[in-house]
Amino acid sequence: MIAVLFGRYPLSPLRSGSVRLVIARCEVRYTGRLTATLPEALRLLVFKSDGSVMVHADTGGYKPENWMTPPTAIEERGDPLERIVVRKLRSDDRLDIAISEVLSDVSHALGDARELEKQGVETELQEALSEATGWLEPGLRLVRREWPTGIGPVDLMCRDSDDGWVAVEIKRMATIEAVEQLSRYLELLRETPDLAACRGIVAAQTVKPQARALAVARGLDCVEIDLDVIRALREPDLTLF
Amino acid sequence: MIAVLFGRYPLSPLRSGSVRLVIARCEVRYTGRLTATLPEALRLLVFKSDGSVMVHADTGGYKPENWMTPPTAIEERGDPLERIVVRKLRSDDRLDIAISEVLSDVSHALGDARELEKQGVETELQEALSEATGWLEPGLRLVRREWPTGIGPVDLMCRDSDDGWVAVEIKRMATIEAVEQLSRYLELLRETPDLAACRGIVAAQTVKPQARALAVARGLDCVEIDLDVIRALREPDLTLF
DNA sequence: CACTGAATGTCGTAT
DNA sequence: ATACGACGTTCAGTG
Repeated sequence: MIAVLFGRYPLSPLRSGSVRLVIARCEVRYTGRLTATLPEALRLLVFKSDGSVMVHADTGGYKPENWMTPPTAIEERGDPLERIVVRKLRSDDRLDIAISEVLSDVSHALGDARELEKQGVETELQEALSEATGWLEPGLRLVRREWPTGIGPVDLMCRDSDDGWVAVEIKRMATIEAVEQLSRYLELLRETPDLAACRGIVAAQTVKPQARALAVARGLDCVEIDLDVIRALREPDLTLF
Repeated sequence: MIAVLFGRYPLSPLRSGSVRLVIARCEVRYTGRLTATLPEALRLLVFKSDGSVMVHADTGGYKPENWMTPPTAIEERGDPLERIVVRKLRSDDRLDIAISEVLSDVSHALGDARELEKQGVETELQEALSEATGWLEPGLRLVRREWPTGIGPVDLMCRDSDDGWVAVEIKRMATIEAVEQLSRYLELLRETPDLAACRGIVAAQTVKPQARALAVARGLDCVEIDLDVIRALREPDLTLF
């Protein structure tokens, strides 16, 4: 492999732990899974040390107008900067940045950042419901969380007041996909004689209308759950009123 | 409404058409659909004039570690900067940025950027195919695009050379999910007597092997399409050779 | 405003 | 590598 050495920088222009911010008048073209062209304008270019490249306008929120995720190889040409080509390794994707004017070009060392900690809602929903299955249906009791099947675990496996089996799929928001997922599980579960009559319940904070329609067509029940109410059920010392 | 005026800036700190880039040692906390906390570290903060806020590390690619999409209200406190609170309007989402050190704080006017042009998205495939259904199968003719069903529209509804109905699902890349989607449509369509024998075709630029296998097992056809070839069909003055 | 489906989705994980 | 599910998905289009 021959090192790529155009312009001022070698293949990886950034030392570990830094970002490079370029304000430049440029035209950008992405070719790969599709072709996306940005006409010439002043834009913000962000180069991260992991090889990420982002092209941002001053609007458009969250999403870059164009970008490339790692791993990448970055070539630069010209001094002053005229052109940057970002290639995605092991792929034909590429980002061509034609630069006509550089207003600013600075790098900042950032160092290593410890990791982001997330406390999700979905897990909490499952934990809460597993201790309050009666809220889904009177008399429903938990047999096991994460009941294994050949194609993935059922969130909750329960038995109803008549001892009939009930599989529960939990989502924050239930879409058609949630109904499909539960349908697949049931299809498999019902091959087991004991579970031939297993019912299904989709439990979610919100159930999309089309998901509900499909669930009904498939003979599945839908239950909308209120996390606050369930939390209250779990903590009897906290009353709702 | 009382204007929010902490620190140096009023509610919307940026004039139209600019970005503000801050390199700062900070701790960030998002609360909303979940709670996500970033421990103190040097980070890049990007404020766009549309109200977007992004918190980036030097790694992690494409995605900000934390962010807020418009519409937002931004409060700043302290000089030097100590704290930034970003609130999402009409929502309880908020981003708290506690700043211990500012290494850089610059704004750049970017002006208005003309829009991004994309080629090769699914819509384009659908447009092209709708005028060249014969390419999918000899004699196939379009009856209607976006044929409505209770669970969403069928991309193309056609009739074949024997006047039999054919539902077509179009994807850029067909995965198992595309096959599932078409299966759902057919399940519903076939409840209508006239459509009881409706066939299905998955049309995509690329069809994943497992998607093809599932399609075959379900009695659906798969066709890989070449957008360039179809374009050529639509524009007879352009020949392929 | 709510709902739906596409996306260069991205990102992690299990197979 | 591929498939699959989750994501603070985001985003655009439509009723």
